[in-house]
Amino acid sequence: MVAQISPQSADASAEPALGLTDEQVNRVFRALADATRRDIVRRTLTAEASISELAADYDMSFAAVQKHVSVLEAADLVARTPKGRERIICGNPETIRRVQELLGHFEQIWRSRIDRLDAFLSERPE
Amino acid sequence: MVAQISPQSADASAEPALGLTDEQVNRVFRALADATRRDIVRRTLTAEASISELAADYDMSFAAVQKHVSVLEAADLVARTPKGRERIICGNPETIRRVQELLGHFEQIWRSRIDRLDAFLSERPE
DNA sequence: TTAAAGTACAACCAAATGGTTGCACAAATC
DNA sequence: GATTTGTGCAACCATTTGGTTGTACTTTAA
Repeated sequence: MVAQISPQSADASAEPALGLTDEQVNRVFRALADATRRDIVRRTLTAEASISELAADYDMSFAAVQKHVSVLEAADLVARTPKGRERIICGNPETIRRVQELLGHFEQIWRSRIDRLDAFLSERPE
Repeated sequence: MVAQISPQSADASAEPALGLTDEQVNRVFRALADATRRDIVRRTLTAEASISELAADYDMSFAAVQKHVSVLEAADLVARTPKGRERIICGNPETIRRVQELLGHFEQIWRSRIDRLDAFLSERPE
């Protein structure tokens, strides 16, 4: 067994991928793995809202929603800006775009495999 | 506080989104929130491999890798097919594509907001 | 100036996660 | 037939997660 520090693609140590740290990518996917949090992202992408406005629509405590927002903020999927006594939450489309792009790379990896297979097959017509 | 059964977009109960259940989406994002698992997806998207082949490259027990594969399989990011005494793992590009598409919807939501804002601004030139 | 609204944060808890070891079993090899 | 190889699975453990309640602080409103 080869002890492998970084389980990432074998090229480099801590790869930036698309400017996103390995840990950042973890945080983003983790944050998106919850329906309430996805809903918050959707809502705050459409129109900014305060935490209590958000909390009013979910069947859980204010503190719980507050925690969800914190998770989203840590993942940079959402920004929290003070405005008087409330905190305005608004979604960050840039992070969404980056993750989408990252998944695009996966598809590309797969596609290149198919291309290699095609090339191999066309080399030997029968 | 309005008790809300589904925290999803307010339109329907259990929305199919892109054919993916809410729980399925949870599973997929959760599965992708781990560098080792992302690496396994990449590898098996490039070329299929047995579990022990995979396990040889990570600094953890066979059972741990086995568990990671199970998580990926439950998320339909990977398929496990028996072949003799070994299980061949290969990545599923279709699920990747679906999640990518789902994120595309998020971007679209944001874009439509900007469009509405633009329309609003052009209505009142000053 | 008091009260209410909005937030922050700590303490606590049950359940899930991510790892381990150990054992059982089927398939390939000697 | 005996052994090794590849797998599945259970039991266990530490840590994280996702929720709760309670308390305190700041800003707005009465």
